Amino acid sequence: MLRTNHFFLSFIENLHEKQANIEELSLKTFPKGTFLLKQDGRSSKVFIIKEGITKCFFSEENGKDYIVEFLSEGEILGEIEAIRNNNCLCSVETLTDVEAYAINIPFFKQLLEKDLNFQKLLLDELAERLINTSSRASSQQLYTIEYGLKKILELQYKQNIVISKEDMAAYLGITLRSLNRALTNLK
Amino acid sequence: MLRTNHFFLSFIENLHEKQANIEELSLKTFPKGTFLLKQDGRSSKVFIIKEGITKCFFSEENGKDYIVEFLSEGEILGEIEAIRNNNCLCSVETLTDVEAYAINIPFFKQLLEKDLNFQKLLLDELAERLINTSSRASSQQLYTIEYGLKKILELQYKQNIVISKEDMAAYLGITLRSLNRALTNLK
DNA sequence: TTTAGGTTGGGACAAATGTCCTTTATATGA
DNA sequence: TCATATAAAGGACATTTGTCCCAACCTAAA
Repeated sequence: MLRTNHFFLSFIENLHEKQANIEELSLKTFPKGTFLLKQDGRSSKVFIIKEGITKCFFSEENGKDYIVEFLSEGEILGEIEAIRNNNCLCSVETLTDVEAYAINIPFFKQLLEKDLNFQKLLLDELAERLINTSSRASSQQLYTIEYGLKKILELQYKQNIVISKEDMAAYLGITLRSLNRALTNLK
Repeated sequence: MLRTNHFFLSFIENLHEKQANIEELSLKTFPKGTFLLKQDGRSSKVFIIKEGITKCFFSEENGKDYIVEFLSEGEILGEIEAIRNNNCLCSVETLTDVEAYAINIPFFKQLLEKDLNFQKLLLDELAERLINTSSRASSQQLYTIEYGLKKILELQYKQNIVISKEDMAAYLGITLRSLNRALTNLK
């Protein structure tokens, strides 16, 4: 739900210490509300989050949003676009101030070619995302709202974070009205 | 929707010609209705389909099924489980008679370590699956049934295949009754 | 031919969800 | 302080979807 990947984070921190060329790899800060990736736009960087929370979401043509994941420490962004040379699949917006490593795409591709360890990390990460995405799609389709709602409430409690009602609804793929109904039902 | 990957297929066909050890890699046939993977079960093989159609689906505890994808020529199965050493995430059942290459997991892992080309193919495949899975989750949540229904009808027409109503409903994450209603609405 | 099982199609009602709108809080800047 | 915008909560109604049925149809085995 709130995804993190500390293997990635320590990998990139190590690399950042050694790598002096800030054209290729640099640590940047982004205020809350920044779009790191814009759906259908062209991205020139791959990001790995050092600190903060982002949401990764689709904006559909009917004006509704669907949040795929909340990404936090150590999560990678824009890797799919880099691998497949595509425009951005969805948008990624910062929900808090965010510090992230920005990696040039050619440098990212070099890493993939040369560093077996990095490849493995990435393969592992994509596999985990597939597991999350597909099992969530299944349970969202086949269960009532409350099932997913409980999970997102737990998350906020455990991690001590606050997600706006609108974002919660977008994560569940429902309207605000339905979210409110489900919330009163839980009490 | 009906996924194929001809790069994988020619890769594995090449390898199969060279590789004499049938313990590691062999071509097998499975009659319609065979479970190549069983949800929560342990798998000892990774498969690459040579011919035929399979469905990859979750069985939820409430008795409902959700079909993630229909996999056909060149698609790989069980790779996520092999990469992450997990039990099977979902089941894969053959919808027609199927011919598939069965790869021993240790041999699969060796391939991943040694063959840069294979790694790239797999990374590309996982990336594409993420694109499909997440964008489908989004549109299924945010649009009416008819949107997805039209696509699955097109598929059957173009590919000249027949999917049972039950499977169509499971793919759309709805009940048979709702599927029938949507079908009459389309006329 | 008959039977049994599976697939398909749809009626009737209940439950869930969306749409539209209003009201109440809670900020935040003028 | 006031005004204004924004988030949150929920009423009323329409629409969608699910549940529980039953009937028609087809196919394969007896």
